[in-house]
Amino acid sequence: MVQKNKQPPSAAKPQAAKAAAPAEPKRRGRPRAYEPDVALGRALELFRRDGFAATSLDDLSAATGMNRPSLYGAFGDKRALYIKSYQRYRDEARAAMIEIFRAEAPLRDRLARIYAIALDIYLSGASGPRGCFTVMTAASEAVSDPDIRAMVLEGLTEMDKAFSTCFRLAKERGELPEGADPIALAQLASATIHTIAIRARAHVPRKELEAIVQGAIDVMCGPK
Amino acid sequence: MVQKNKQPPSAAKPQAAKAAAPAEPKRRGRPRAYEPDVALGRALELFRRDGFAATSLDDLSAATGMNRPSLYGAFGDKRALYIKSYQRYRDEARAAMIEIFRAEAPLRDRLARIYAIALDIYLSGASGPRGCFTVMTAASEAVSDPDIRAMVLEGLTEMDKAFSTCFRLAKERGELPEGADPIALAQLASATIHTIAIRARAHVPRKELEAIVQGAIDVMCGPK
DNA sequence: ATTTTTTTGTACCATTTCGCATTAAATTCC
DNA sequence: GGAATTTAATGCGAAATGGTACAAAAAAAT
Repeated sequence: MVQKNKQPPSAAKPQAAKAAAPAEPKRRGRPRAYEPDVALGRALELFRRDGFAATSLDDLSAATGMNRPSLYGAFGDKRALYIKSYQRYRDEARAAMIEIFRAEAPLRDRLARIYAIALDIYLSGASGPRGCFTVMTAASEAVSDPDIRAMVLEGLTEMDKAFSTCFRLAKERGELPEGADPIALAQLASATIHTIAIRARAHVPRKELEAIVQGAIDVMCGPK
Repeated sequence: MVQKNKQPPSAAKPQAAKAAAPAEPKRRGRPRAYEPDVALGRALELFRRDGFAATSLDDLSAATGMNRPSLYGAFGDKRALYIKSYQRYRDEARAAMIEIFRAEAPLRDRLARIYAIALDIYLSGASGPRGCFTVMTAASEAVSDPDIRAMVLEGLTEMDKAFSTCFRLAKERGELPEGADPIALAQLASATIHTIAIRARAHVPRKELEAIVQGAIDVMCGPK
């Protein structure tokens, strides 16, 4: 029961922790046989593919290389692990997009790049396209679980807001006509994200998804 | 173990069957204690709320008033029942919308009515909003189950097509500018359906969803 | 070397889950 | 009324599931 494929020791230090936690402060007992961050990544993969209910602790145990008690000790029960996975997913997604949202570039370019990244996220995955965690599994749990619901809502409005400032800026720069409504446009932009997430899950090929994105951009930005 | 709340005998004859199956042809053995159609409706409700994996046969048995062997005999195993439920959902959704898609009315009106119905479908439900079966649970199963995937794909393209002819007609009638692309617009219209399905599931109140719909209509149809 | 501390790994428990075998009931046909 | 037929109801059983107790293991501290 050991974590296979542990990352090469030098690479990808999970720069999450408190910035300056230099080396290990010499922990006391038996050393961990797993890297919490890679384990969480594996759990995320599973939850994302199969959803909460269809992912068993045995599956998680096998995927993370941790046995159940360790899993439990490190992350809490199944629901806690699910929530942590979702948090991780959102952090990663945000990290992948935030720079482009901030970048100084023409509206069309920025949108195109955002959607390209979204497609990368949704379509990759060893066992078929993975879709979007928020759309595919979290939204399902959201009906009955208030905590997850809050996270989903937060994620949705975060995306709306990012798009909204994007359009507002473009309008100020004269890239959009006077009558354009940044908020309505932002919600359409989010809707486009959602629709490609769903379609990706149904194995719609990337080419078609790109066509949808292009069409949406054209409508939102007006004629070239 | 009897089906409670059986529909009032006169009402709601499930006009599904082969058109002219008049009265019962006097079946031979012990009569059924359940109405297959209402049972399927109950199963649909459950699957829709909890998804495939989180819905147990015991839940289904309790909700339908059929015990497990009867359930099994009538619909086959859990997966078969799920698929039949999904089929039923799509039939109902199609039935609710098809007339409006066909109706002769200004584009804006037709869109508004379509979305109003969609909101009704997504927001109703005793235990919270129910969302869309396709988006919330079928799309999840679609990754790994080819049959369900085929149904999801069919549902998606069906909706795209309906919207597409809608926009094409409107364009021919001069309700849309020359440059309008009916297909791109249709995909945005579908995307709007998808986004409200997701947001409904996260308990976004109807007012907000209506605002999103209105904004989308305005962008798609151009300035009034 | 011994103790202390932390983690691992095995094994277990109670519950749930799916599916089916079997018996009892209700109805039609003869 | 009795045979045949169809369904209901009970309940079994094997497997899976979420969670945990407990002893062995591996490291630092003394």
